[in-house]
Formats: sequence, C-alpha cells, structure tokens
Amino acid sequence: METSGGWRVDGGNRDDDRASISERAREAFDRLTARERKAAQTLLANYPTVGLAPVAEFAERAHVSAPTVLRFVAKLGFQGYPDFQRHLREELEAQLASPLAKPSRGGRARNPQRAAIDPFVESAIANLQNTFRHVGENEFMAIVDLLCDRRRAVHLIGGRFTDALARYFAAHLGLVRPAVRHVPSGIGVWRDRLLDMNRRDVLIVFDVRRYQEDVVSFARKAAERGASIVLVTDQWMSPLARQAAHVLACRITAPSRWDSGISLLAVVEALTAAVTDRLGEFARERMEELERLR
Amino acid sequence: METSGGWRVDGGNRDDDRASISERAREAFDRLTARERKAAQTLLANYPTVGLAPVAEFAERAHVSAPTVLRFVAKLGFQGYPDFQRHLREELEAQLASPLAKPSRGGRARNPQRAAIDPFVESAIANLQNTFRHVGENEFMAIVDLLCDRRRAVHLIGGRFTDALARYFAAHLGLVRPAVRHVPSGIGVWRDRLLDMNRRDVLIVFDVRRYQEDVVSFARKAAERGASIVLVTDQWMSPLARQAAHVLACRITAPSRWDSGISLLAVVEALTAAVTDRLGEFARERMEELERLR
DNA sequence: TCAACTTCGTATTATCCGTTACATCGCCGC
DNA sequence: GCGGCGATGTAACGGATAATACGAAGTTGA
Repeated sequence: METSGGWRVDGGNRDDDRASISERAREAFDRLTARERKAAQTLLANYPTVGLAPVAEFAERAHVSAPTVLRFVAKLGFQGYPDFQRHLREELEAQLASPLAKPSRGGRARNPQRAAIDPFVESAIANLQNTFRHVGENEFMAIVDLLCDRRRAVHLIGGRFTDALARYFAAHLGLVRPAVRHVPSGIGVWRDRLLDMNRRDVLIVFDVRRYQEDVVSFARKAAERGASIVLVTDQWMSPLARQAAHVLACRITAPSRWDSGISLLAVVEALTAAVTDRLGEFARERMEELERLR
Repeated sequence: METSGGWRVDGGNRDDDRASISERAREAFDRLTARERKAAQTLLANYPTVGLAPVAEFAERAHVSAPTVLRFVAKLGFQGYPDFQRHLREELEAQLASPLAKPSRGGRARNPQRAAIDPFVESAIANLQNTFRHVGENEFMAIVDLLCDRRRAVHLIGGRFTDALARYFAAHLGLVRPAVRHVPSGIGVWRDRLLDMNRRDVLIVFDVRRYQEDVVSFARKAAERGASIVLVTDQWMSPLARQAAHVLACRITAPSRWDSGISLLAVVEALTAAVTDRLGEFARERMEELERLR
C-alpha cells in the first residue's frame, strides 16, 4: 500500500492536535498492522462509544486482544489508553457544545477520495428527501392497505437492475404475509405466472429509465387480467404508469454514469415497515412459526 | 451466531422501559442532598461527558468528593459507577444513530402517514452520513483497486436479505468488467464455486446482524484458499471481519422492526461509480460491445 | 526450505479506580 | 448548650484495568 501520504516528516503534532481522532485513525491507517486495522475499523464504525469503554470491551468488539488495541492507540500518538479516552471525551464535549457545527471536516481540504464520496452521499440524501416529499400520503397508505390484504396474492417483478430490489422486497414481505412471489428474470416462466393472476392479485413492478420493454408488456398483460399494478419508477415515469393503479416516483439521479436505486430501496423499506406494523399480531405469529419451522 | 431472519424481537435496547439518564437525574432531583445536587447539575451541564470520566474527575468538576458522586449515581438506580457509565455509552450510541430524528416534537401533531414516513427518511439520512463519515478513504480506494484488477475474478455472496444487494452489485460490476459472478443462495453449488477460487480471486460478502453462519463459513473456506475477502457488514461487524482483508461497516438501524439496507446499497453504488470511473475507457468499450450483442 | 523478522496473543505485573468503612462536621431538637 | 442524626469527606481496601514481558505464530525474502 502507498505510504507516501501517511508519513508526516514535520513531526505532525501541530496538525494532530487539531485533527479529530477519527481523522487521525484514518490517516494512520497504512501505518497500522492488520489486527490494528480491525481495531481502527471498529472504532470508526462505533465512533466514539467503543473508545469510551474499557480496553477489554473494545478488544472484544474488535475481535482482537487488548494489547493490540493498546498498540493501536499508541500508534495514534496517545500516551496511553486513559489519555486516549480523555481526548475522546474532550472532542465529544467540543462537538456537543456547538450542535450546529457539522462534525469534523473543519476547513480541511478534502482529499480526492472524499471528493468522490461526499457528493455521492449528498445527492443520495437529496434524492431521499425529494422522493418522499412528493410521495402522496394517500398513495402510500393505499398501497399499504393493498399489501395488508392477505387474501390477495402479491407478485413482484423488476428489470435488469431493479430485479434485486424486487427480490429484497419479496424476501421481507414473504416473512410477514403469505402468497408473496417474486417473478424471476428471463421470460421462460412468465407465461405460467400470468395464468395465475386475476383481479384479486397485486403486481409490484420496478421499472426505471431505459424502461424495460419485456417487463412493461408483462405487467400490461397482468393488468388486462385484472391485477392491480403498483409501479415503483423514477421521476420521469415508466410508460407503465398509464396502467398502474398506484405509482411511486423516486429520484434516481447520481453524480455518476449510473442511476441510484437508494430512494427505491427506501420506498421498499418504508412499505415493509408500514405493512409489518399494520399486520401486527398476525405478522408476529407468522414470523414465530417460520422460526419454529427452521 | 444467529441465522434467523431480520426480525428483531426487542427494540435493540434492554432498557427501553427506563427513562433517559438526564431525565432520571432531573426526576430524582428533590430526593437528592445538597452536594448530590451539585453533582447532578454538573452532569446535566456537561452531559454526558463528565459522566464518562473517572469518578475523581467528575467529583473535582462538581467540587464534591468522589463518594458523593457515587451516592448520587446509586440514587439514580445504578448498580455502581461502571454500570452508570455503561448506560451512558449505550444512550450515546443510540442517540448518535439518528441525530436528525429529533425535530418537530413540540409543534402540531403530524398526520399519521407522515409520522410513519418522516422518521424513516431521517434515520436513513443519518445512517448514510454516519456510514460514510467513518469509512476510511484508504480502505475504500484499496477495494476499488482490487475490483479494477481485471485479472482477478470477483465473486459476490449475500445472506437472506443482503443477497439482493449482492445481485445488484454483480449486475453493475458485470457490465464494466469481466469475471464477475454472483454466488446464489442454497449451498448446492457452493462446493463447486469454492474449487474455482484461489489467491487471485476476490470474494465480496454481505453479512449483517443475525450473521448468517453458512455464508460466514463459505467465506472462511474461500479465505483459506487464499481469496481476498471484502466484507460489507453493519456497525457491530460480522464475525467474518476477522478473516476479511477489507471491511466496510455500515449503519443499519431504522425506526422499524427491520434493519435498513440503504447504507449498504449506497456503499455498493459508490463502489460501482468509482470502479466505472477508474476503468474509464475499458468500461466504456465493454458496455458498447455488450450493447451490440443485445 | 529455512531463517530472520514482524506481528499477535497469553500471562504477569503494576497501577489506577471504584468501593466502603469510618470519622468529622453541621444541623436541628431538646 | 448538649446530644443525636444525617450529610459529607478522608483514608484504606479490594478489585479491575491498563501496561508489559515473553513466547508462539505467521510472514517475508533469500
């Protein structure tokens, strides 16, 4: 691994005093040994709480030994574990003192990696907010109603990339209610599945731009047979929107050549949560029974 | 190790029935003696950091003696000072999990639909921020390096719910580089796939809590055969972290009985974007060729 | 394949920390 | 003013925690 950026010739203390501990941990990363990196990752993943726990607990959570954790904090430039904890507390206090200040990143130049990541997070957040801002509450709850009707069968289908989301949704829905079926890619079995569908059924379709023709035509045939179509699509809307009983339009733009599925997933998870909640006792019992069958 | 699904029976916190510690301190205030009240005020004025310091420091800051502080925390109902600190850390951790989920408590009541949706978006945003805030840039770029090495084969596997994410990633990666293979669920073909793996290969594993034993053991065998393991997990970390060359710890808590995969998806998309970008011309040509073959 | 080196965990030691017993102080009633 | 009682600090104790020394295991390079 490249070490040119890691080693501070100037002794580094002036800078280290200002750098937050999480930044220090990232900076020191290439100087660390394999096990010490586990410790660093554990700290960053549970920042800063693990660091405030005794060494033994820290070590256990990181699946390393206590001395490894101690060597890790030593390499970060602390006198010892108590010293490390003292700095953590001071940092936490300073951070909580000005709640409006965004944590860390105080005027430091972003390095190129961060420049690649941060816009990504920002656009994802914007997508989430804009998606749910425009989702009609009535629309959302009507879909929940539909999915909570246990007499209806629920079929899920997705396109090239969104098929994974259909599977994700199916995996969760199938745990809280019966008659949930994912329609796999490849039109081999599609004809058979169409035969099963009638006016009682619900078909959830994921279709985003470069809208997939075969998926749309499958859904249209299902609609002709009387199935209720729930369409999860992007802001420009799949042509299937005409036939759909309910449409959820999600924001998918990203600073990349690819579109983002994050807001689609958020919709899926929000629906899952709402349905689980609404089904309440029924869902609970079903899950327990599934647990027993395992 | 739990292999059951994502259903969380408890809310994730054993002490949900008890009030927050600061509330407890205010509530118990009249029952306290004069000096103990100084301790309580000091704690509330510097919440929660003084409580995370050793007793002596707490006592000094409150201008009382250590035993007074001890009596104070005892009256709050804790078994002892370490117990008190443990609760403080847990509370802090829970609070950091969704720092944006606080607002709009005092205003007019939200309508029930919004109440179901907004906390969901807020926690998703917090998860995204906290996940990427602590992702090491070196770690991230090292993984990108790995995935841009076209001589290596890339295998992807996920658990019960995360399998969909593995598919999603595989679908995208497969477009920009060769030798990308998703490992399907069900251990039927796993043995064969293991045979294919050697030290040139990369195995990307998705494993979140209630970590799935079969996935972990598969990955361990792959690691024994020399494959490089890239683990995408949650903040508590799959036991596989021990064997993994690279770990991405994502925040997954949600105001629901289910965990959220949004930050995992964000990581996947960020990696996809970075790899596509890095491969540049090669990726472009490959995609054009795939387009022609269609 | 072996040797030198690094890394890492086990076991031990030393230190700090929380705890508790007890003495003192202050307060109130008598 | 005196005696009792609660509140508080001092000091000693016991235990847990951090630090360290050492040996095992793994890695690298010849």
